[in-house]
Amino acid sequence: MTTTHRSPAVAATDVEAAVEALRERGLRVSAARRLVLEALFGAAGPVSVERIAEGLEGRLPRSDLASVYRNLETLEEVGLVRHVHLGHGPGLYALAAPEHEYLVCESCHAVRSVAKEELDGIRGQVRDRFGYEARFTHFPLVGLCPDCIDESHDHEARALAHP
Amino acid sequence: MTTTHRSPAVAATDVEAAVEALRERGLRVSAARRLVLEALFGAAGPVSVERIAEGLEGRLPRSDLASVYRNLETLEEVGLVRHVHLGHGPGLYALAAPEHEYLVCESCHAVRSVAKEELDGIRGQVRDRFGYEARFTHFPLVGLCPDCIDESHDHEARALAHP
DNA sequence: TAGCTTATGCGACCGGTTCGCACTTACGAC
DNA sequence: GTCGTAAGTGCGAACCGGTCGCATAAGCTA
Repeated sequence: MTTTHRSPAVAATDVEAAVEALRERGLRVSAARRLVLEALFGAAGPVSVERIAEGLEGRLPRSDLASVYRNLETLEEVGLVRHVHLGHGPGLYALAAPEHEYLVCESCHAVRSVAKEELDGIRGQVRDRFGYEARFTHFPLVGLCPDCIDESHDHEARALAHP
Repeated sequence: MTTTHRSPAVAATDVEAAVEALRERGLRVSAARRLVLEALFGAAGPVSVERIAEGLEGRLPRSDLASVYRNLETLEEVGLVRHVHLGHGPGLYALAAPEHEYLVCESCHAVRSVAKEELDGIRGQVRDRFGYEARFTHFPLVGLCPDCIDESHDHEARALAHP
């Protein structure tokens, strides 16, 4: 997962559109490559390489792990695919468009996916304060989710009650 | 680097203070453990396990990798140490107090370390919009730093000039 | 300083990812 | 259609960060 060249996201509405984008760039459309695309279109949100190689738990034919990695890499170069690091654990892959950003809870590890615009206010504040253009597409915004905040308050309360 | 139990940060101003904190908890102060502390106090900012094991490029005696991992783990349990994931690459370790938060550039990978309060405004906005309590201590806030923003503008300009 | 117990250091191992290489196959030319 | 060729595949080995098991060494307490 060496970060390869970043390309602008390519919007493909289905596998055939994605295949077309590949051909336009002179890339071949092999069975294995198609399978990766089918897995990505068939999955709801980011998927692990493992899950792609296993054909989404058997819904699709399984494929070779190394080939899946290589295909994801080229699909990423093309701009059809993007990978995310949602905390520890393996990297996950998703279609590049529509572009989502991610919030991850440090405690329960729940992932919340939000549209880019929803974070524009925060992005603006980061820009004003630090001059950085914040991106939560590749690495998420990490914190405690509302549920885990509540829970930690509960614990504090209990600790005070039974010291 | 399985996230172990989170303890409140323990402020130790030097190796001896840290050693004292260990003894208070009934932990032994072995040569190897001391060495890890010396490396952490001797380094400016977060260090890799590799660098600790190699005694900061030979300035200190080298130690066994597995022992360094185990010691960092126990030091983290005690609250003297914290680890950070600044992008791809191995996890890094630093003294837990003073607590810093991190901004990392997605393009040039430069790390900027800031005091917690500097991010309180942004934390407030994240809380208001999403109910999350943002933390940039363990995973950083990722984006494009000012330099890389400028550079990308330069590229755009050049692309327009020579299309 | 003896004894108990914690920590060490070594090698094996593990999960995620990449590499090398001989074999196959998609695709353009004919 | 078939052929030639470069691109892509699939397999195994290697790699890297990190962990584990276990016999040995060394802190600490009495």
